[in-house]
Amino acid sequence: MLKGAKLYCTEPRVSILQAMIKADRPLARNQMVKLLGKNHFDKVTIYRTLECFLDAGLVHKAFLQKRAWFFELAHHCSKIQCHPHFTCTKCGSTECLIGVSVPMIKGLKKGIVIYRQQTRLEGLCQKCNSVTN
Amino acid sequence: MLKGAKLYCTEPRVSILQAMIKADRPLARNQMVKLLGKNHFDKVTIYRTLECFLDAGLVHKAFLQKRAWFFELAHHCSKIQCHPHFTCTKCGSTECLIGVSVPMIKGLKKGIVIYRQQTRLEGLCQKCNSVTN
DNA sequence: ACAGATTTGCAACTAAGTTGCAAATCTTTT
DNA sequence: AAAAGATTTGCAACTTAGTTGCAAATCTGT
Repeated sequence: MLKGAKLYCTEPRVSILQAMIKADRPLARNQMVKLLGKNHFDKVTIYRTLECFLDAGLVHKAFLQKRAWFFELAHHCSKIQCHPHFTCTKCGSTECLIGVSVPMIKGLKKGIVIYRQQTRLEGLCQKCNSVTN
Repeated sequence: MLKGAKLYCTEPRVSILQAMIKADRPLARNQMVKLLGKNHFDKVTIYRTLECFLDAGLVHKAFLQKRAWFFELAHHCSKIQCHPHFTCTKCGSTECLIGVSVPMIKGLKKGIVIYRQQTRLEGLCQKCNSVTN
């Protein structure tokens, strides 16, 4: 993958990419650090790695939560629309809603060009909802 | 308005509310500071004021941009869905798309309860698009 | 105008992310 | 396999949004 994107194939990049593939959900830097365990890289390295993945199109910025960006592999995303993301307001977990279709918005003023549409949902996840009380 | 929400009616609160009414678009703290001009309040005061407006339902957190929250009056929002917001990637301006309907997402797994749906658009605004080159 | 409740502003702090730069690591070439 | 040149890493220091504790100031109802 790294070679395909013409990127230097270094230890941090390999490990970070593996972690993201394994997790298969949006991750913020501090979550990656946890997943990487003893493979400890400087935060600057992680940010720069993610940025070069971004430039290479391997990765997307999925959303911002508590002022931290969550990154995810770009493989489920079209150019104009990523899948929607659902966050549970109780437990804080976030799910990717893959396979749920979201119609593009229509009826905008003329002259505007849309590059990207993004949908976010908030509510209670299955788990938290069943424990509701 | 403040009295209606049973809030202490203080100078910062009145000024901030006025600024938001006048602007009638989502504002981040530093934009409010500009609008307030010589009416200078501590940033802590502004954040706390906005939070109490939030609790009172006068205001919404519209979106996060460059890691700063933008707040707007809640009067155009329904409980479950705020109007969509459009941000121009060139000039950075953001518009509220009021009157554009966004269907609620369907086809979710059972057991999930949705509290809120949010749509964000990115692209070129009328101005920037016509100058495109 | 007073007493009690609430809010304000300051200082100090947290956390995410960025920048500059020398040292370390990769890749390509020999 | 080793050297040369290009790229990446890690450290220290910084920026920015937002938060916390607390004493002083401001509001409200009486």
